[in-house]
Amino acid sequence: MRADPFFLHGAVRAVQSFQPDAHVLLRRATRMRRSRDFRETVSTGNRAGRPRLVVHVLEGGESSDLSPNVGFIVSSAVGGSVVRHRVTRQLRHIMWQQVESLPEGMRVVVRALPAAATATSVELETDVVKALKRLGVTQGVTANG
RNA sequence: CGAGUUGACCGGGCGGCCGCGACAUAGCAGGUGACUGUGUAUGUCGAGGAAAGUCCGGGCUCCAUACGGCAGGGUGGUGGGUAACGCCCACCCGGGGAAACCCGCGGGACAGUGCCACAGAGAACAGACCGCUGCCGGUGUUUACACCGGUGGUAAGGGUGAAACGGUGGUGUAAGAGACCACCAGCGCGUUGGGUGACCUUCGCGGCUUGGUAAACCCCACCUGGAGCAAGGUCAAGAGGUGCCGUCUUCGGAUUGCACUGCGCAGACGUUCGAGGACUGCCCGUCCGAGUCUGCGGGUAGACCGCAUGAGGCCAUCGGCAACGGUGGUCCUAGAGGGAUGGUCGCCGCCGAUCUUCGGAUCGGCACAGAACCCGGCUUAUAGGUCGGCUCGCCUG
Repeated sequence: MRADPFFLHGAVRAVQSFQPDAHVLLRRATRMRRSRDFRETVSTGNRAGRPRLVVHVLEGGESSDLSPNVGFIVSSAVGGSVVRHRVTRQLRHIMWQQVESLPEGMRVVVRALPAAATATSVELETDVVKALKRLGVTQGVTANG
């Protein structure tokens, strides 16, 4: 019924052994931190809006390395501290699944709108996937298919 | 049982699956090795009672060892607890309540200064509007009495106010008044007894009486150095600058290495005739001292330690009214770094609505809120729930 985890892990290990330095690009390095990156991506990049969030995308600039950069903007208009943290965590988990299909050097900023406070993770994932697909970045495949 | 009052506690539970962070073991990769790294596996752990506000108090770190005076700031019944506190406990005093109990920003208003709206005649060495009353004059033909005017007296009565300069009764008087007397209240002085103390209490004497506001200035007593984990420490890297050695050279320079420094430019002041800094401000005093300050432009901010064993939790026992303390046993329970704790499914719990064959079913909801060096408090937010103490009332025995 369910997929064999040992088989999957074995396959991943086989792949990673051939590309030993590719995994460094994920996780922490993928997080956008500098305010300059946010400013450039939001002001000069392409944009796709949904009722609950806006996705900004900027193709790899001159100073970018190979890893895609992902940042989040959740302002106090969304809600209190607890609500903002929950929305950020939901978006972070969603983007972790999308990062592998992003082009190299791509910079993505997801800005949450106030309607995101009451949305479920499925709704947020649908919004992110549709926005990325409309921007022509990914093929639009959710994690669960 | 009901009404009230008060204290303590919980703050959804159990189990899958996909993810995230930390640690341990194993694996894998690198290394002679110590060890380092990790898209790996397994296991364990992973937000709160307020994590919040950042309002107090400490630990810890650096500044000089934190010392004197003034200023500034804080606290304010008494005794105790504590590392300390503005916190806690017990008691005292005042106020509220039938009671349990609750509330108090609870030193000083004869050291001084200021302020007290509106109303009212008068509001701080009070005040004469109405009223009461003596004397003089006039009118009602006279006495008596009444009225009018003038000139005095009077704070007992009316009215205003949050507050009107003790209360009741008498003596006294033209009318009155602590003017005088008795009792009461309050104040001051002495005194008896109790208490560590705040204070309570007994008796006597005195002058007859003195407003509120100190969260206005102020006075008194006591406390108080500053900055904060982005503290602070170690390591790595480091554009550039200066000096030296070597090499090349078109003699302008370029470049390798080593050492020192730790960005560049401009201006001001200064090196024993002492700039500037440290002790928050000023003074005194002491110490450091060759750079410091200002403006403009730029660069970097990586890793590790600090960092979770602590004034720690729980249980028992002893001391204490209690806060709390002593002794013994036992437990180890988050550690991120633009910052891990998210999602989903099942069952149960609670609440609401609808349907009901009264068995239940369906749908929706479950508060306030997210650790960031760590503790002790306070304050504020909080759906719902559990357990106890005490007071009053009713019923039963």
